[in-house]
Amino acid sequence: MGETASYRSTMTETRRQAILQAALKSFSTKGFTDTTMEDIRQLSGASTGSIYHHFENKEKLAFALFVEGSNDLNTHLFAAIADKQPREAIKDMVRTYVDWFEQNPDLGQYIIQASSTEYLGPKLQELRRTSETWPKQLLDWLTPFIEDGSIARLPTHLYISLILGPCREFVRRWLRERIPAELKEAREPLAEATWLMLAPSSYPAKKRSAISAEE
Amino acid sequence: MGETASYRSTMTETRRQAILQAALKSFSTKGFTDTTMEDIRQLSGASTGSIYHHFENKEKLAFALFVEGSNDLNTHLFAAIADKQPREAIKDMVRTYVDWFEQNPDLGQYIIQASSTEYLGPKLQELRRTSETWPKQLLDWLTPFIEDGSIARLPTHLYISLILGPCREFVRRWLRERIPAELKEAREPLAEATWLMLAPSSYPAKKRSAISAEE
Amino acid sequence: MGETASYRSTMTETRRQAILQAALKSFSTKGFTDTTMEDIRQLSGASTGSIYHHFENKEKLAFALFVEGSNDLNTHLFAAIADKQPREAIKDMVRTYVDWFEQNPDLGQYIIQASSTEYLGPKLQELRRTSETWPKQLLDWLTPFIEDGSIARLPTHLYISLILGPCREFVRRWLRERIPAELKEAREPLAEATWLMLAPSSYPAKKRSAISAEE
Amino acid sequence: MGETASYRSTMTETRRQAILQAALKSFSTKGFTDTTMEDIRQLSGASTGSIYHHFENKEKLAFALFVEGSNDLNTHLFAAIADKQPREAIKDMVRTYVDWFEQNPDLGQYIIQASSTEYLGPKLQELRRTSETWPKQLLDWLTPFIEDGSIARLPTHLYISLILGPCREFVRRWLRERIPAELKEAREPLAEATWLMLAPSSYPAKKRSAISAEE
DNA sequence: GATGAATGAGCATTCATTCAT
DNA sequence: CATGAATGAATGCTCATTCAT
Repeated sequence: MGETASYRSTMTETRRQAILQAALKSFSTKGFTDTTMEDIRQLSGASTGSIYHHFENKEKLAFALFVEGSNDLNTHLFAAIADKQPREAIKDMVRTYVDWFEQNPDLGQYIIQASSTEYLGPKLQELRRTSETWPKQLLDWLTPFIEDGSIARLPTHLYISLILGPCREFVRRWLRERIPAELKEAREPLAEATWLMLAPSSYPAKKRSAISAEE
Repeated sequence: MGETASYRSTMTETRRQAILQAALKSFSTKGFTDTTMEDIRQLSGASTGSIYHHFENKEKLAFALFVEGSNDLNTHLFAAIADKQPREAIKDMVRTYVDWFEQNPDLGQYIIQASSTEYLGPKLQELRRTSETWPKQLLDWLTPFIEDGSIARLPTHLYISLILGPCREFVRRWLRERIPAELKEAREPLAEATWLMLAPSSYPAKKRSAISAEE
Repeated sequence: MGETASYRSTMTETRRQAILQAALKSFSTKGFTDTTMEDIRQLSGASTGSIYHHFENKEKLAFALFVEGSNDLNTHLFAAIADKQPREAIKDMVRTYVDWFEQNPDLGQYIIQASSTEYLGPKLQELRRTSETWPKQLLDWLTPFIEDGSIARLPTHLYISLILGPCREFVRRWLRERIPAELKEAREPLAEATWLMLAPSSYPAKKRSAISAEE
Repeated sequence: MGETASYRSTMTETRRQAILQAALKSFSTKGFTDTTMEDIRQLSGASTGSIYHHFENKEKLAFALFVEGSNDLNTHLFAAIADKQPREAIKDMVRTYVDWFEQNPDLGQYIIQASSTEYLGPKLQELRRTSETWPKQLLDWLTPFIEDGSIARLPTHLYISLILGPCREFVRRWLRERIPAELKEAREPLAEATWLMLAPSSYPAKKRSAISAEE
């Protein structure tokens, strides 16, 4: 029980990482509520006391993971659109989204789950809201392009659903089996298809600003 | 045990329904694990024993709700595409999806949550798999149209993500605030946008290989 | 659920018997505390209400069985010693004991269990005490023979243990497997051996009245 | 988990012992099923969690007691017959049996109860079977003496009932009141009487077939 | 920093019993 | 007499968290 205590200095950071890894593994599989500190204790090899030494409580631990994860994802996504024209920006965002989940499947699964779950405990809830400033940031990025007609004009609250809906859904399904080939195969078509929904050229240019189509 | 469900006294059926309603309310809000039988007891007005008289255990109760919900949704979705040409079929499916959630917000929220959660307990997990024969059914419906070129040819496992991704994402977000106007406003553009991803005309007509193009 | 209601008059008695049988089966197998009214309901085919119509409560039901059983056994045992000389009386008592359990294995198992268990609930406890007037009766029967020297003089509270100990122990073990042959084979030697402990001739006749043997 | 049972802090061992003592007290009085963890909690002064920290569950706790108890008893009994001639061996076994119960009345009562109860839960049941290798060991000890005629030849499955039946029955009764004097008084006569059933001299010397005689 | 014993509120579930129909 | 829905106290057990060593 416990390591053989030699490489001290790194030890601490090691422990902390081991705990985070263990927590992530379990959270992504069983979800926050169904993960017990005992699960984490066993997976990490740390003692109960040690876990609480590094993290105030279970929620803070989940919090740390969520912050780390969504910040990293968001950073990647924004980097993908920076200084690009809409078409390539959107397509790169989708590609990046998919790639990020391919490289961080556990963290990704955890984040997706955490953001789907309605009840996260006050702290996490608040954080989700925080981390969702990014929808706003995305809209800010979109606006000029909508104005100048290089992105179709649609109901405001629809953009995020259109941009992220397909890849979120795809990734969610992919995470179940995690077969690399399926992801490679889908990446480009997914980027292409997503852009189609935003491309102004997809919509008849006339008066009908795409809002209330015939029907 | 002999639930021929016809000569069941009204009181009984009433109780049972009250319990189901209460469970739904709580499950959709707090999720399965964080809902206690005590929550359900108080919301339903039934006694502990009565709940267990009607439902073997908490999981079976959740199960019953999930079955009822997803079957109903699936039925509606398939009715929406029956005997229609692709364009209207897909658009109607999206409209129906949105409408169903508008009319069944709690049930909808519960179902979305339940199908996102990786850990559902063996029973629910199995059911989710069962209820997901419907992806296959949807593919069966799509196939002839893909063959005759009236729906774009894309990687197989992408269709569901494209068709359901945007509306799922939209609905998930909508359920947070449930502002009717936002839903009305988004319904048509959403249907239209979704179709764009599947319409053959969206893709360069060339060798009909919009699949793995550098575009 | 339930019978087809035709042969009414007997019906009632039938039900009652079915309940008793079911209770016996379960009590003898799982013991009083671990038998639930639900067990009895299922084994008997009666409804909950019906069981309570016939028996005030679980304890009364167990009570009824215990009374019936131990009275019957005691009656047989006393009939076996009536008007006989000690040697044949004791041996016949042992034979009768064994025979009775052969013919009433479930009831026998239940009684043995009930009388071994320290905690029976106040009612049953009291009953056990009642039914144990019979040790006293047995002693009354023994006394004259001890006086006239046809049964060895031993500490009073030892007689019952000597007479019933071997056959009780044997029967207890036999009930586990219930192999008829083993019982047939053991019957006579058991009777014989038991008598040896009581026969005055077994003990050196002198002053040492067997009470404090050398040692 | 790693119970090397040597470098265990005294406090801990104290707690553990307190729990075992409390459990024993209650099990021997009310039986396994009717003892609640709350009973044990109050008697031991431990918290709920502490009990479960030391014992996986109620059954394991009962198990631990049963193992400890029957092993100790068996050890004493075998020590009593080692290297002795039949007559003194058997008599010493009986004396030891009685003595052990005098010194361990609670543990003894619990063991007697546990081994009489037909339903013990799978684990205990299995253990009872294990701990009953000892009947076999006893028979192994007996065999040579039966062969050389220093113990009477009787049906095999009868020996244990004859040797243990009287003292078991006596002890069972004695445990109800626990009056020391009665035990002292009975000890020797009991040992003597038991030997009578096994002594070859008790049986007509004829063809050495005391087995199925009309006597 | 690490360990693991201890805590106790909280939870799902059981079960004898009641009672309206 | 029979039925089975309803009741609610009781119970075994879980689990996040604390704290002495």
